[in-house]
Amino acid sequence: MSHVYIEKISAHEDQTVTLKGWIYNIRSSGKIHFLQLRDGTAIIQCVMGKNDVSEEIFESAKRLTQESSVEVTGVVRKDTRSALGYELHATGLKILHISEEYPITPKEHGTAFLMDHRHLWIRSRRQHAILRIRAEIIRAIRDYLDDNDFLLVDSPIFTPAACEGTSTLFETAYFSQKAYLTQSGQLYNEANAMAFGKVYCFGPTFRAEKSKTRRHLTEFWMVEPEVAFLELDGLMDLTESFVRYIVTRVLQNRQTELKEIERDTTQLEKITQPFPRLDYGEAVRQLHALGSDIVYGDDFGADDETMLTKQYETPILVNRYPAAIKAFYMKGDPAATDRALCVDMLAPEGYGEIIGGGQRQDDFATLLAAVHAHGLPQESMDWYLDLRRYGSVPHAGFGLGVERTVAWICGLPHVRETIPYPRMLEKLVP
RNA sequence: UCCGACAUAGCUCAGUGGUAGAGCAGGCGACUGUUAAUCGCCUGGUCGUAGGUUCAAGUCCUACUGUCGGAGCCA
Repeated sequence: MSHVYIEKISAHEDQTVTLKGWIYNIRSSGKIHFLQLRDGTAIIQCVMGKNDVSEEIFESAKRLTQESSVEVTGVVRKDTRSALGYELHATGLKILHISEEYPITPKEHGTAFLMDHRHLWIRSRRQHAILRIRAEIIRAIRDYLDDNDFLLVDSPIFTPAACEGTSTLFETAYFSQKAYLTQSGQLYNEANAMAFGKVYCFGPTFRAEKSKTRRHLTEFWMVEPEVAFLELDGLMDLTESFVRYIVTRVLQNRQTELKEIERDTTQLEKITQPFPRLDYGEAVRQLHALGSDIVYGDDFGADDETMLTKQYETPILVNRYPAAIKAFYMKGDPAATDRALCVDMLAPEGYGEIIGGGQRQDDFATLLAAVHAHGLPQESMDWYLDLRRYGSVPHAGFGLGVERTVAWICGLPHVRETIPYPRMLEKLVP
């Protein structure tokens, strides 16, 4: 009897097959058992009538508990009563392990309890759907970049210094020195772009921010493309095309999962329209018209971001923020000296910033002054300054936060469900 | 770090200063089409911790711990 996966069951209609998995739920009417079997790919109902199997097997099925591991043999039948479209009419059952009392019951649970049992929670239907969508998003990210001639060049996790604010670094012992977990691959990416032209890095990044919000993790995944000879307008084109591709791929390949989590996909289908581009000054004017008390020159608060994005059905590209509130490596706007050539993509429906990026400072003297102005040690930045000594060119790049993107596409209230094992403030287990 | 709420059975929650409760899970039993199955019976408690007020505290007060939500910061 061949072992098949439930996901591929339609190819085996009317055949006898063996399924291997775990009991998701069991119901019985005395002379007929209904086993909900999950094998990691999907869930199928196995029907076991008293007359279809031996007395011994029928009796043994009564011992099954939630999450017990089994092998079920039977005939695949089409059945309209099943959500999957197929059922297995069982002819055999092999019990591998009877599960102890399983903590996650079919009824409701609180978030704290579920997070403490995250290693078991990921067996649930909803978590399956979310993590499959995450995997699709990651595949779409890689496919887009690989197919558009970006070269994957990895950046290190251990770094000697900060590239964002120094207050949010995780410090670790590194033999006789201190090392910090990377907050961004950005600085290395710029060196890689000078070497290869179009590059990206993709991996986990770490920020020791004491943030307790629905949008923050201390460990999160970020994809960061960086391109030589690219300027701000071209960068905005790139972010728009990139995000549109990701959403389209999820809509194409993960309809079942979107339905499972009850995502309203009409919102996602609107991303085919162009993304509005707002200059920072224009964004502030709009916010004032909407009743915000934001001061020109300040960064947007959470309320401002939500208020602004609710005006639009697609993500928006807010560009040219005040240079004073942006990182030291941003290039200034020649048309307005107090502004930086940067862009943030704000997702709709109040999901906030999913992309931050910009054109990098390519002038040696200006960058050196910025390093000093930010109080950064020049010796640890010397290699980065070299990029402006040896064939400096205009270049730009951005970072997209994977978990925020997953949260937006899935319509989730919190990023903690978008990653298998979220790392949050004081949260390290499991 | 700041502001707010909450902490009762394995889980989700009721509990009006006066005898500790329900649903789910678990155990036993019934049921040949169930879909978070249903029905009957049973098991299950240091009411977060430490103090205090009171004849009497799960309930009121204080501190601590933990969790959740929000702010700032950011992707």
